[in-house]
Amino acid sequence: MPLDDRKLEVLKAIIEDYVSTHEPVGSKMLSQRHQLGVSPATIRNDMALLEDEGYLAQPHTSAGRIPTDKGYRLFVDRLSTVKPLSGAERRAIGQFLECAVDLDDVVHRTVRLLAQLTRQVAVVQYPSLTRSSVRHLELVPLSSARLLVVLITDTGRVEQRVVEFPAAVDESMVTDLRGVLNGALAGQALADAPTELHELLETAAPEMRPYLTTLSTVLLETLVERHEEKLVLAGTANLATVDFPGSIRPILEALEEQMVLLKLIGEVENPTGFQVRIGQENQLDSLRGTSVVTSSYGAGDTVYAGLGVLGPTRMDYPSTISAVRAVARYVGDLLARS
Amino acid sequence: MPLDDRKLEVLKAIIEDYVSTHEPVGSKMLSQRHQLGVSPATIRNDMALLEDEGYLAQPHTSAGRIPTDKGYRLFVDRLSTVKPLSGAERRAIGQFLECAVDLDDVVHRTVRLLAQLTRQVAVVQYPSLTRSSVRHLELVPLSSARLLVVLITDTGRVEQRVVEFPAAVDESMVTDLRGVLNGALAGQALADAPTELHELLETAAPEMRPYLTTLSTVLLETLVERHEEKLVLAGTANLATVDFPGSIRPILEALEEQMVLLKLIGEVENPTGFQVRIGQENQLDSLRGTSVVTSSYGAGDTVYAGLGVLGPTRMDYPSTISAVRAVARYVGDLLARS
DNA sequence: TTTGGCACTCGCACTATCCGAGTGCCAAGC
DNA sequence: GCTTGGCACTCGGATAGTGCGAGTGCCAAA
Repeated sequence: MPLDDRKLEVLKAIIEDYVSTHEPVGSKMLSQRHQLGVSPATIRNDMALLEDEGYLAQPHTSAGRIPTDKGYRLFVDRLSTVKPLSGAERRAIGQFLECAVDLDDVVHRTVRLLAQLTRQVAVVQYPSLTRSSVRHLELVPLSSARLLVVLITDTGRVEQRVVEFPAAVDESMVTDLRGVLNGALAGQALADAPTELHELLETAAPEMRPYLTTLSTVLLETLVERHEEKLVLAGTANLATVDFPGSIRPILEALEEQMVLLKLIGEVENPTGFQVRIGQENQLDSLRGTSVVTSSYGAGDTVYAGLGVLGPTRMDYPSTISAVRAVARYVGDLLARS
Repeated sequence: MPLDDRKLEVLKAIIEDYVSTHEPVGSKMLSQRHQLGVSPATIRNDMALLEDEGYLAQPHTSAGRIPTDKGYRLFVDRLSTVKPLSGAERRAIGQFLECAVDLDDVVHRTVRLLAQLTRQVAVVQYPSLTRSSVRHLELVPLSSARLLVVLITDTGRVEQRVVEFPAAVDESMVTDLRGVLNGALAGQALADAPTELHELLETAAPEMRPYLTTLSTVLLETLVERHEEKLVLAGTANLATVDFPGSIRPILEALEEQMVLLKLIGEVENPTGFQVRIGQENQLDSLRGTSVVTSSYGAGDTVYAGLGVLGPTRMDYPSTISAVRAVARYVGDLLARS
């Protein structure tokens, strides 16, 4: 049975009230605060029906209704209107991000900004290595048999690792290695690095082979696979707002797991570029009571990585979504320019 | 009036009981659980006196006593005996830290380890730049007028910044700049960098001057001053153990402030290398209900940086202190070897 | 100085009670 | 057939009263 317009209005009103008051909302309150044009009794009937359909729930008999995850989902998909940021907010975002001096700075500023705007926990992922390309690869001799490998990507990420060789490497060899490695990798996507390195190994001069083997192993294993993703967190204090369902411990624990966060942020396969996961929709048990709003960011068609916020299911979705999207757009543009 | 031995015993017993039960401890309980050789009545007299002296407090009449900050202070300074880690724990520390592959890894593993061992919030500071020395300075051309400056320290820290010049810089100039900069800085303490750079500026060939000026400004301002210190946090979920005094929000907020953490960790001026700050002894209001155990770490006489944990004032000081010290020693040794 | 005895205090847990917001249902009205 | 006012009912939360017991302070005797 399809819901008619008024019932949807009622659901919307209930969600808006509940989000702002954090208390179950009853029919009387509702008819007072919204111009629905019908009496409380009518609203009650609608509410009963919405409850039957699973959009609302009652904490206990004789209490008002609260939205269910399904209710929020409907709201987000069909009822909420985008709430554009105020001019002041837009300007604040711009100003705050403009003065970042390097990638670290950009990422840290972004995450703090997002936490502040949404008053929730914010996560920002560094531009993904797999989706970046190599700008330059530098070899710095640390001692006779040790090299520091520094990888610089087009998004400004700089990753480094120490490589130890069984024997000393002389200076001209280092220069040669630097040359061929950059020749093979510079400008290439990191995702193609394995193929490129493999080819390089086959075509390289024999005396370079052993070194190249070691180097490419390190490059592939550690830079690409292990350290691949990096992210930062901010606003955990916002979890401590008392009205959180249950203990915040499991949530804090989940947030300390790099992998969990990556999964959370990484799964933006939505063509619209942003995604909302509400309550039960989250895979992880400890996050079943929270909602996550994520977006990818990038320049043009290239996706650099993801960012998002996490909060109680009864968050202000319109504002949160527009904040997340606005920040994602800004930071994407910013990084594209550098 | 000096406290006699038995009164100190009583104080010690109270603290130990309170730390393990988290409940006010009364005279009867105390005489049952400890062999103090005197009756509850005697203990009561001692307790009354300890309260007069400010070492104990009563949450309310007819409740047991709990230690005050002053009581903990006395306990830490004079009553607690070092509780050495178990062999298993030592081995676990070693194994866990051994397999770190680079500085980032060491620091992250350390902070997680510390949080796990103490079940509290752990903070580890990266080896301080000001106390490190330059191993190598690399200049990587990004485009004709932009250079990436990469600074590598003896402790393995790698910091990078992009420098933009008003005009193109040709390759030989880059090589020259690299040469003179490394000549001046390599092996020098970063603390001496300002002087060295100043000298370099005066003696350098005139055509290099403008570039060197820009470069040294960037080096000094951003690498040394702004990004100077870096730290990581773990175990915030341990704050969510219900029995925390008041809300954990202000604590989480404080922990998000880089500066606060640096102050917390940086002030290890104690000759013994570790420091305990109990409750009110903390400068910051929001941390008045917590205790902080910090230690510096380093190799030999060189202090790299600090690390520590933060928890409720009623923490297990002996265990915490020995964990912090053990981890500090391990990580210092580990970094010295690399 | 220590100890047992004793009266006293007070927080906490438990129960009983009341209040009111909110519901569901029903019969009358548009 | 939907809407509405009326009405009885429900139940959680707040308030108040009560009893219990751990713990204290004081005192007089050992």
